[in-house]
Amino acid sequence: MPKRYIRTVSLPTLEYTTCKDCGMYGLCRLASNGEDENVTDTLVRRRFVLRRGEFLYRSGDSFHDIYVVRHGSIKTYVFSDDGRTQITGFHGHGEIIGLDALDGTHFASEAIALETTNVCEISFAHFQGLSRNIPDLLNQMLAIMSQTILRSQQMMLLLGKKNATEKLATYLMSLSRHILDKNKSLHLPYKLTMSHRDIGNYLGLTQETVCRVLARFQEDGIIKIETKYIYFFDIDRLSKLASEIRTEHIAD
Amino acid sequence: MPKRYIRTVSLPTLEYTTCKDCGMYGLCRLASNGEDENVTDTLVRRRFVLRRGEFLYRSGDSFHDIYVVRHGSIKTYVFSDDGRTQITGFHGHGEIIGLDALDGTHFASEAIALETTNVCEISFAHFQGLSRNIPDLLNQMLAIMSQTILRSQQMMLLLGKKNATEKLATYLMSLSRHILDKNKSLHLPYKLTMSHRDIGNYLGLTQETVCRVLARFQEDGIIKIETKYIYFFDIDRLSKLASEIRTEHIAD
DNA sequence: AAATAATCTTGATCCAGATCAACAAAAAGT
DNA sequence: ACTTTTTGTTGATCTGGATCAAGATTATTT
Repeated sequence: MPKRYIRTVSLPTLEYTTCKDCGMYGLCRLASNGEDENVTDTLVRRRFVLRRGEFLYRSGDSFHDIYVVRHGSIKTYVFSDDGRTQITGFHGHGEIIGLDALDGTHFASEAIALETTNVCEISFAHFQGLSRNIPDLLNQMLAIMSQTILRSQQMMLLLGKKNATEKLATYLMSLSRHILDKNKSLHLPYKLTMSHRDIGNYLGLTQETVCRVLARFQEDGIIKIETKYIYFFDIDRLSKLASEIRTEHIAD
Repeated sequence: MPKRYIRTVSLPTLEYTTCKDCGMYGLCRLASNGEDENVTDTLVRRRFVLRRGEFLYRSGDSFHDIYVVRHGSIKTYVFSDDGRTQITGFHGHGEIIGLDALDGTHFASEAIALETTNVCEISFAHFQGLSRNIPDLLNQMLAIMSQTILRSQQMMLLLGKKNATEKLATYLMSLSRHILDKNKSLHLPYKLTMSHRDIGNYLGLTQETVCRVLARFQEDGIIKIETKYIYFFDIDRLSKLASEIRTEHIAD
């Protein structure tokens, strides 16, 4: 993958994208004080487009902004000393990126576009300025960050305790939930913008294992994969394979 | 371990504990508006003691407060569907617990004392009330949560990419850093309040592997373990074995 | 359209760490 | 002090998924 580092500034190309199901929608609406629903430019000062392989930010970049994926997809990852990487997330429509940097001055992680991606940029300083008048902005941000912590705990459980089948099933379940959240149908094919290698890196597996497990899911009629597109056939079976997190406690 | 669920309310037994190196010190001082350094009761409304095996909160408990370990240690963990657990952290002096719940009404994780432990309780509602007058409280909380996210990303890297030796070395390095942060000497023995099984659970290993790797570290003169106490002999070697996270980017 | 590069797939082999087992040492309870 | 339970230790064996390898697709560049 060519590692260009060009940020293409552009007019917002709205496409079919809506703000309604964005993770920042609550914040954007608060900031714009109940103005127009879709154009929430009080909080978001700039939008731009990244092409596949372009970085949103790199490790060591100074931190000024957080970002929201408007359309497309972004992967984020961290490094070990010896250059190994761990992908920490794939981020689609409405997901917020950069929350791991706002205690410091520089990014320790990286974010790169997996396809042509439209991003909302939110100046953190501007956000803080707005929050002087609208204290609830900060409260909502706390809630968003709390959710992020919760999700990364679930990821630790996946990485520490689940086997290859459970890992892949869990991952596909999270994809399917994301599709339903966007009010799209699970009967339509869904594009996997990340490679098997990326999925493996994210889940603590090799690309070979990812390939084999997905092949087995296909044989079992749970999914179907055609080149980069996945069809979900049997969500119930997938859910059973995933050993998802339960929220209520069951006594010993 | 007996799973008592009794919260022993008590007068603060201060011991040698100081607030100076607490993760909430900045917040407590902000809240108390630069009053007395050690007694920061504006933010903290209540302190209490847990004995070994007592829960700070359980999965499903309704969320009202966040907590800070004043003295002692607490482990936190999450569940999978089928009852497996993943320990998400061991928390000592000055560490904040409960940040994964403040977007919802109930805890999804659990926290249990590993030894007799003194805890500061902070009502989240009270915190939000105070933050109306002191907006910087929320900003500092954002920073703390951002650090938590960063650390859990590093944990994902450990679980996803490191082998048993690197995992243990990384864990011991984080212990040693914690000791130095408290201005204690690495030449003194340090009490490991958690079992090998717990360490293994946290790192994605079995207790047998933990035992074997620690035995090897001991043979190599890197550490020494006497019952529950660990001596650090060779931090440099430990650091090399750990493959720690680097912060600045190295070009491909 | 052809050349090149990246990604996917499948099979064969290997090994780090899990599992199983059995005993030792501590800790907790009586 | 003695019993019971929990935790730690060490060895033998097993196995899920890694690694190695090599060809097949698909994507990208020229």
